[in-house]
Order: sequence, then C-alpha cells, then structure tokens
Amino acid sequence: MKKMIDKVEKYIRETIGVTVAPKPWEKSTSLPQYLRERYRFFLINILGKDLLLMLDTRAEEQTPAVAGKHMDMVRSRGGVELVYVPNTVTSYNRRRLIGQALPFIAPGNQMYLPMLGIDLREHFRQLRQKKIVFSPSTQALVLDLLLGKQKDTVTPAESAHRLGYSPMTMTRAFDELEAADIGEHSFKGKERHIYFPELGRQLWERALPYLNTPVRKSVNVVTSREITANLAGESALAQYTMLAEPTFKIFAFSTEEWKRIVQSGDIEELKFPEPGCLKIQLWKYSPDLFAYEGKVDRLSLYLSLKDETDERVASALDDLLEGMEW
DNA sequence: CCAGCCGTTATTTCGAATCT
DNA sequence: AGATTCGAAATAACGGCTGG
Repeated sequence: MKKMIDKVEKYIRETIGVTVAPKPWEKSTSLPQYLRERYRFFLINILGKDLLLMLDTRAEEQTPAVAGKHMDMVRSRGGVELVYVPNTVTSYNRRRLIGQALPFIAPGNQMYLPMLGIDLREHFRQLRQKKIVFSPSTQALVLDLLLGKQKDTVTPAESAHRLGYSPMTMTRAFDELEAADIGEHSFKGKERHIYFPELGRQLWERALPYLNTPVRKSVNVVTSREITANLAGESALAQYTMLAEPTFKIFAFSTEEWKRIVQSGDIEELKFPEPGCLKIQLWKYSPDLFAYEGKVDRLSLYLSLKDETDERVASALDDLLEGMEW
C-alpha cells in the first residue's frame, strides 16, 4: 500500500502545489477488525488543516453508501476530518460521493474536499453549461399538468401511473420542480404532494426556461409501407395553423415504438432527404402521451420548433400558442 | 489544416433492488 | 408504503485518426 499513499501525495503536490507529509495514524488500532483490515490510515496536513486519509485497499469498487458508513464509524473515534481514498471509482460514483457530501481523493482524477473549499477535477468537460433543463420525465410531467389541467395536489405515484414512468422517476421529477421553485411542495405524512396555484399560461411561462425540444434525433426514411403516426414538426404546424405543408411529411415516434417499426421491415434509412421520403422524429418521451387527433400536442410542437429561424415558422408558432386553450 | 468517422469514456436516465 | 441506492442501458462528449 505504500504505492497508493505516494500517488495521493504526488497528486496533491501537483494539483494544489503543497507538500503534505503523510504519517501513519496510531489510533487505528482502536478500530474494529474489519475496518483495520480493509483500510490504511494516514494523517496529513493540507493548508493548515489536519485530515485523516482512509485508503481503500480493495481493488473492487465500493458503493458510496457503504464507504459513508465506514467513515462515520472511523469519525466517531477519530475526531478528525476524514477523506476517503478509493482505489478505483467510476464517474457516476464520484458524483454520488459528492452528492452524499463524502470528501474523497481519486488520485489523477478528482478531488473533493469541501472542508477546504476544494472541488477539483482533472478531466474538465466542456465548461459545464450552467443552463439547467428538465429531464424528459419532468418535462412530461409539466406538460401533463398543462394539458390535463390538474387542479388538485399530485403525488409521485399518481403521476407515475398516468405517464407510465416508475414512482422513483416521478419523485426525481418532483425534485427538479422543487429545485426550480415551481409549485408548492408539501408532505402529508410520508406522501409527497405538489400543488400548482397557477396553471395554464403562468405555469407555462414559468417552466419555459427549463423545457427543451422533445426531439432526440431525426432521420429520413423511405418505405412502401403506410406509416400512420402522429404528425410532428412543420407537418403538424401546417394542420394547426395556416403554414403551408412542408416538402416531406414529418412524424413523431418514441424510441421504442420506432424500433418496433424498423424491426417489422421495409424501412430504409437515408443519409439525405430525397423525393418521397419521410422525416421521422424520435422523441425523448412518448408523443402518444399528449397527442391529439393525429398530431402532437401544441406545446411539445412549440418546443420542438422554437429554435427555428425561418420567419414563417416563427410566426406560425405564435399563432399556435394563440390557439391554445389554457 | 479540417470535416467527418470511430472507438472510448463520461454522463444521464430510469427501474429494480434494497432499505427504513 | 414510500424513499433511497445501485447498476444496466442509452446517450452524449471527447479525442485521435484519416483521407481529402
């Protein structure tokens, strides 16, 4: 294990530019057997702060919750700030460690030391776009509220049942709404409730910054089959407004539904559109949830085209919302 | 150069398993 | 029963390579 502590030392020196002098921790003998076997403990001093490193000797990754339990255990006798040093850790577990406020150092990769105000990662992704958007399931929930005119309070389980998501997914959708400060959140015992004092246009405008296009991806196809599905894009817009029909018909599918269609044969995907082809939009949520009379709902349609620069489309979009019965 | 392709890695999403 | 946690699977981003 000598190697591991050296790596940590080097990583700290290279990233923060201070040398720490790791010393074995004597008190470790007072720990339960299993903790002593599993971890090695070193005291270090960073920027005037004493920290106790807890190095995992195991090669296999440990889940954050278990690591957290062990840290609590050690902390209860140590009385020092603890830092977990996993041997290996996946990106999603790094995020969970942060989520559970567990300080950790992943040498060569990432360091999270909130007590020092350090949150450092080696592999910066493209400067994380701060623009928060709702996940597809949350957007589906919001649209359901807007289109279904839900007056009462709603619970995750109810929404889940109505939209075909799991209760957990709806719980997370509630989380996102709460984070965006949309709706009034409350608990009735264990049941989580959300209530919207304002629906319709007010809610729409409030949520709009967090909503994005339902279209995950578009493909051009040719087929001799008769495709019946919900019209989308300019095709749907042409039905709702005075806009002229587009050159190619545009349909919307959920990913799963489209997979089924392709499997049943006679669908050829094209790189570029050609006369007589269809444009297929694959949606992040099922268009069927809100579609009406053979076309996708107005709001999703608006979201799918709101970045369109074409002047005629833009003005048709205005008409589209004008025609909305809030 | 550089646009497009492609394998690799990171992140997101979601339901199943687990916990309380 | 409802909440939390975990990991599989889908998706997106990265970065090296290639053929113009």
